[in-house]
Amino acid sequence: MPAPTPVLRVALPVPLPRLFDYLPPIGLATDAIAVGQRLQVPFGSREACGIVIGHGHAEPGVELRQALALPDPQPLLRGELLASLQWLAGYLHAPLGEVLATALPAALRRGEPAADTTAYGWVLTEAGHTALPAMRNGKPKALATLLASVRAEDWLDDEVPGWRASLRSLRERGLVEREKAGSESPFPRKGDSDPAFSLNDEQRVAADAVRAADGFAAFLLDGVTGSGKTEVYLDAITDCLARGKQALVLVPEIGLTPQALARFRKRLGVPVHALHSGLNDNQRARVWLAAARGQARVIVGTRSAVFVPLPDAGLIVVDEEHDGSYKQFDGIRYHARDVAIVRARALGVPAVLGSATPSLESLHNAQAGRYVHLRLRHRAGNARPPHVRVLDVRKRPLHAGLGEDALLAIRGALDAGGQVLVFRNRRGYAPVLLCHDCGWSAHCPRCSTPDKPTPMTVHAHGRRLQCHHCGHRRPSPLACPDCASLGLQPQGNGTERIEAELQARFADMPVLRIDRGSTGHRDALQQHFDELGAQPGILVGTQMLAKGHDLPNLTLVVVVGIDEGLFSADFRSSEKLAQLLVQVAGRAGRADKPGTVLLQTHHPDHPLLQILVNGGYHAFAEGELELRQAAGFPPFAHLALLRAEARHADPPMQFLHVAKAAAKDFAIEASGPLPAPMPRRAGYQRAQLVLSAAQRRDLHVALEVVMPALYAAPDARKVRWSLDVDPVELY
DNA sequence: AGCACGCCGACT
DNA sequence: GTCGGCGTGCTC
Repeated sequence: MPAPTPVLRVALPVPLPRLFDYLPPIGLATDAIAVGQRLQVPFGSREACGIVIGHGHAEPGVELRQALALPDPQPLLRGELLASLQWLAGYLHAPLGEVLATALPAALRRGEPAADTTAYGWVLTEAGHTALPAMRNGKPKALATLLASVRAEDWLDDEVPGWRASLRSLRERGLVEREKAGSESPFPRKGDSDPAFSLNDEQRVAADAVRAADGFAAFLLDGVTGSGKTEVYLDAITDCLARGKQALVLVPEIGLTPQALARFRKRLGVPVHALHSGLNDNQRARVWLAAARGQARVIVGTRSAVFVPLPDAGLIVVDEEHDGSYKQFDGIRYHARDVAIVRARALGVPAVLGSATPSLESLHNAQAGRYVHLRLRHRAGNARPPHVRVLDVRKRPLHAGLGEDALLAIRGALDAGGQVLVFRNRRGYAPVLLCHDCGWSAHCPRCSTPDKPTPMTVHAHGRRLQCHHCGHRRPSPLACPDCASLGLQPQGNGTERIEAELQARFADMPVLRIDRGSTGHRDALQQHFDELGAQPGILVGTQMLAKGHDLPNLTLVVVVGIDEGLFSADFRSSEKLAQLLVQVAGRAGRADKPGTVLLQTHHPDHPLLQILVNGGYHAFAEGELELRQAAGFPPFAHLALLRAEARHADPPMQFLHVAKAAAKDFAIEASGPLPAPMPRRAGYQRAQLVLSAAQRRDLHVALEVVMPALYAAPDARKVRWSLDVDPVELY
């Protein structure tokens, strides 16, 4: 009997639920290669970069191929992170290789070498100290003065624009030298640290609770807008750094502003590594690697930052934990807040989830005693809560969706020198283009079906039509395609039209529109705010305005067009709307100016509005949790959503019937398959099957059997399909 | 997911 | 006569 051939088990970034065995690269033994190392391998007719998951012996009957190269001397994924990712792959019922690929920064995923991340700083030499007093005033002297004590390059990048140019002359004269930071303690931001801030009583109680945590504990930091949750985070991070540990802070996509980073840097006095969509692949990889090497001590990032390695972990913070941007909607559909909790538990460190409007999941966890519930009930400083009023616009004339009362209030606020925010959750000029003579309206050719028309939104002041579901665009017709009438009228109001109306009415005031479409990205958004400054003016916009960016002079918030949100079918739509309204309202009157919030509606008696206005978010949440329990929805049930789509309607339905049949012997309920709420999108026919169980365990036991059956189903290749565990939306 | 192989329409 | 459409099959 020949000895069995030792092989490496490798996870590859392909949507296949299995590992692949390889012989080690030439000249290496399998046991010279560790679990978690990247491995370059031939795969079909191409090359791929995988992760070694284990060692084994060749299975009879499979042709083995030899791995090509081992890019790193050490494992890239190890310890807790590797274990958490393996757990996540099981939880999501997703292929391990895809989960690992999602966790790695793109450059490393592609197999590019792991770059050096040593931090360098600059400092005056002895000659520099001698020469400094005699130097001419100017940029080089200013820089030399700063370099009397060592300054990290990343600090200089942030604080001294163009420092490299000034440095050149100093360097040529031998006045400065480069210094390497020890890997254990990168340069502190000398002279920058600002620890002298004080917490109020509520903040102190919360901060002390987090400081007292020994090992894993989850905290729900439930604090009204303006109550100073960030102060509590900063206290916890400061304590974490003092213990020599790393801190990870997750923020929503929109929350990672240069201001927020500057605040963290100033207060913590150590380099803060940011991970956000504005970085290129190499920059992202460098931050990830710096974290893996223990060089990055504080990492602040958006969703995908939840996957940074934390060899010296001490704390994980999730700011605005209710925010929808933590859930990934394609590929590996993970929820960063939930992954953060899992990692904190595995790492044995505290997790702090903060929000003014906590998700019902987190409130439920707090009520069940799984999270420690920390409340901040008061706004910090003198700030008073806004005054909220419901404006009944039934039978009232509307101007681009704004009632006379709202317009009067806007005029009043502007005359008093304040700023006004008009919030409308719909961009574009108008939601629909309608023929006044025959009733024809414009629908998307790629998304609509006869029984489910999908209107195209009017943009560019009526000149263009656009589908918000698939992005399809075309010019507006000049005449009705059905009756040739010229009486085509935009119906309803989007932010564009409201902006136009306000510009016409308040011609003396700046009117700025903020939405996807007017505002390219984060920097453009900030420019808009800078442009306005503290002068009176009007901001019109969508969700993008709901958070971030202090507007201290904002005294009036007007919310229009919420009525469709009041009657949406999705089980989470009430929660989303309530959070949105409370977040938007929180923008008003932040300093010591009291703010006013006007909610304009045709349904002033709607229970959601009544309970929000009279009882606040927590009263709403309590009622909503009861409804969820009665209806058997999360957090009282556990859901998985199986979606399928194809060019024709039949294959997705057939495929989902296979799934339903495979699930029938388990303690779970399968509803559907049904055509998806948007049954045709971008030319694809879509259907879905909802799986639910009262116990999470039952759902996973079933999926353990259903998923292999689906991968094996002959129809699987005919449809594009995906499983979403803990879906955020069903419709 | 890629990528190759494999059989049917409009063009250098 | 070929370039190229996407169906289907495989990847240690």
